[in-house]
Amino acid sequence: MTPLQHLRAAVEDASAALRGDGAAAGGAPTVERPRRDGFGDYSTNAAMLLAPAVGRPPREIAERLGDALRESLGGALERYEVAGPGFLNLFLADGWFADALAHVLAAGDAFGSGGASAPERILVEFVSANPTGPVVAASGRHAAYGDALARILGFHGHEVAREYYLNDAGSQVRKLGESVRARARGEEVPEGGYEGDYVIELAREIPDAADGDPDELASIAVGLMYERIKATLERYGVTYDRFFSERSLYDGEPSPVQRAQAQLDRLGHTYRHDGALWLRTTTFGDDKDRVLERSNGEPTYFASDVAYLESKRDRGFTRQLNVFGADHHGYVARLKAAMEALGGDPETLEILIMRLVHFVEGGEREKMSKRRGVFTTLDELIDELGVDATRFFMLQRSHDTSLDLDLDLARKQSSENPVYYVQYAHARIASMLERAGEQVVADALAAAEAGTTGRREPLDPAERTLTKKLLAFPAEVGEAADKRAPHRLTAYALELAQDFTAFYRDCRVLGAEGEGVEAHRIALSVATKRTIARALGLLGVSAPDEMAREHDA
RNA sequence: GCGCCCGUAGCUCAGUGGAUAGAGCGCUUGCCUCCGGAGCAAGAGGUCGCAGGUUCGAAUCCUGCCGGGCGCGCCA
Repeated sequence: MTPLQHLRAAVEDASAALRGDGAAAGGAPTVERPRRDGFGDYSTNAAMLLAPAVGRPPREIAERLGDALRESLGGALERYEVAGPGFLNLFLADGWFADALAHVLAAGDAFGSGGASAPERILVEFVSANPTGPVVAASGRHAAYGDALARILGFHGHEVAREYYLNDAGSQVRKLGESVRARARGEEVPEGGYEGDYVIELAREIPDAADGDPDELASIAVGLMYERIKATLERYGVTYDRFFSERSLYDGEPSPVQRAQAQLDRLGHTYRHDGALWLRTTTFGDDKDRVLERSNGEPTYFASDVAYLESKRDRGFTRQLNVFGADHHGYVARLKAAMEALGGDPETLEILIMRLVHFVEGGEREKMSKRRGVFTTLDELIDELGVDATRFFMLQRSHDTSLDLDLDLARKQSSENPVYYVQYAHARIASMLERAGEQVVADALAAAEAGTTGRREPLDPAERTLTKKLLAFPAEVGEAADKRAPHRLTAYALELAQDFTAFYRDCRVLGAEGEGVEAHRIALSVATKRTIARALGLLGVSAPDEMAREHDA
């Protein structure tokens, strides 16, 4: 149990005792850091929730809760105050902070992990851009988001697999083949074809492309693009358990697509109309029914989407997360309907819509676009900003709000740039620990973990603030996981770095006066270093032990 | 027209029931004998789109309106 969980349990126990049985719960009380330091280290609204059931004024109840906590927490509770409409503000003793730090140190690398109350088998599908061109810069947001989300969910205690759905079938792929052949012949690409320069490169790379069969060329070109996409993403720190081939859904007899359709037939959710095969998605809340197979016998993309959905269920995933672009939000209703039609629970299919990325430079906003082959690739963006800055900036905002990426700021190698600010704090700690020496650090850690530093000096406010920020980490991970919100950890990393910087400013660490003070502060610094590294790691951002000392440009 | 998302400081955005609403950037003013100045501090700056409602308490929940984005093919 973490220190905060212990505190919460004490509040809940006191609450339950006051309420007696029978009375309604009125919701779980909060135990949170109040906005202002004057309101205590932690604050609870338990008394206000209890008031209706107990039938006494909230402030009176708060007093009684405070008394009860003084009993149960003993010396850990320095004092309490009743404030405002009935808040109970808890001021904790230095000993509580020392114990809390010991807990963080004892947890080691596992600190903050495993908080999932109901572990699930989750498949995260993300990026899944068509293999008809390079990964564009804007896809860097999808990649960073899906990857960070997968890391966070895994750390939180879920079993996570990650997939890229490779659209290697269908008319877009054929168009790529036709475009390659046209370029090989020195011609313009056909109407609606791909105009990017990479098509010319493909034409050069593929032998005898000028005389090739478009389908065959398409297949080869898609293979080459797939390699490039994979390489770009790997460079970005993004790997997959599987690139799931759409074409494979048509392999075999019966194929997965046929099997899914057969199941839908059997359940009575399909019908023929105007020669096409329809899925009655309106039964499950969609606006209109959707075609699975066109009247010409060709399957729609929806047909393979449904089969893919079913494949994920077959493979035992209890939850599917799909990261889609904003232009795909119209598919949410039909996919959820398909899920339900197949006999699944639509609640277990979550479609996370990523809003657009705009790149801002010199105050000008430019939406990168793939049209007419004029685009900036993710590779070019990484060349420009580096992996760390690119990922950090892409992860600063909630997925459902559009993102303005300030290229000028992201390029800066100074503390104005948040990613450097966080990394700098980490490097600074590393440098300090290096100076302290291995043995001193090891001794300090052992003493802090065992509670034997012998420190009697009162804690500095900055030490309390920093410790509380560390203690908040497990809950932050939980929020980031449950709300599919990696950006919370981006903010957390920045806040933690800020609190460390304030601590470093106010509290001398090495050579600090007073018995056990240096040891305690070294231990606190180590815990901070580990937590910064962990938070950044969950975002896919590196935590270097040293930053280049000189900066030019 | 219908559906989904968004509207919070000059800009970009956190914050989805708690107290006097936050951060980064930008702006203003300061700080280098000192564990990394690639740093630090202070300050100015907000009717939380508008109007009702629920609640002891609303940026947060409900309803309506206004503004913006996206989507509404037997396209991919």
